[in-house]
Amino acid sequence: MPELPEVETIKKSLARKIINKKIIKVKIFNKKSFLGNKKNIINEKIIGLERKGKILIARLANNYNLLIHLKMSGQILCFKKNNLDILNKKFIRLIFYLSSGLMIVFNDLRKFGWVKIATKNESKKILDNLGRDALLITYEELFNLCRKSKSKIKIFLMDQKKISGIGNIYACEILFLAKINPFKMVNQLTEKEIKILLRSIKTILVRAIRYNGTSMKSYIKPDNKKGDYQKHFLVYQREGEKCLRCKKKIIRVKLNNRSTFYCPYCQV
DNA sequence: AATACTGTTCGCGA
DNA sequence: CTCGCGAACAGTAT
Repeated sequence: MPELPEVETIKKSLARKIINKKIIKVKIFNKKSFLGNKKNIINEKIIGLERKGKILIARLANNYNLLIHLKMSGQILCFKKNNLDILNKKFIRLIFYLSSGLMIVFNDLRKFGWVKIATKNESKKILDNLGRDALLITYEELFNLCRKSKSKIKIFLMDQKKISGIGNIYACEILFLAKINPFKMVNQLTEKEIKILLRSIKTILVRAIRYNGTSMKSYIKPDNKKGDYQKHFLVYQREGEKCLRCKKKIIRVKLNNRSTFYCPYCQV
């Protein structure tokens, strides 16, 4: 599931393979997956790979960047040339061919994801529109955001304009660890709760990165292997099971139409 | 067979 | 500005 830990895992895996390589060819199988003019990236060298929130950013030697958003079902896979056999070819939307012979495949069942060719200026605009990356946010920043917001804490955590990188799974996990009810209004959090919330954000995300992210349906690493965080869920998808702290039942409810798992006894 | 559900976010109307 | 909802799409589970 491409939330921050999955995108971070992909970034780490890709970096050593694509940095200092040139893009020599791009094949587009689904037009809507590729935004921009491919002429602007052909024969350009990739000089850096970064991430903000859930967006992956490949910096090129010229005035362009490649921005990638995997949305629900996007995958990035690496293959040595002509070694595509193990892949279900049905959902390939784009293929990038690198000077090393490596093929970078953009796979996306639901077609929500995209790769965007953006000038440095356009990239900056897009990235500035996102809130501070969840791994980098400070206590002061979080405190100020909390005092300004009138929404429920889970919606707040998933609002990419406020903090970037947290999606449905990790919002549930973070709030369980912080013992905060997902429906609690953000402006009612005490300073102590905000401190615990911050610590929980970092703990959960770091732990998920350590397990290479969560593989439920479609997320997979560029080497075609799965992440393992789903084996360590604290609360997500544990409806009806015992709370790891108080042994009462975990429940599932809808919050803005998203499944929300929590313990109604110890998350107050 | 029909319906609910899925990791995301954008645009719309209130 | 914020909030909730439907849409973008395609599959699996019930």
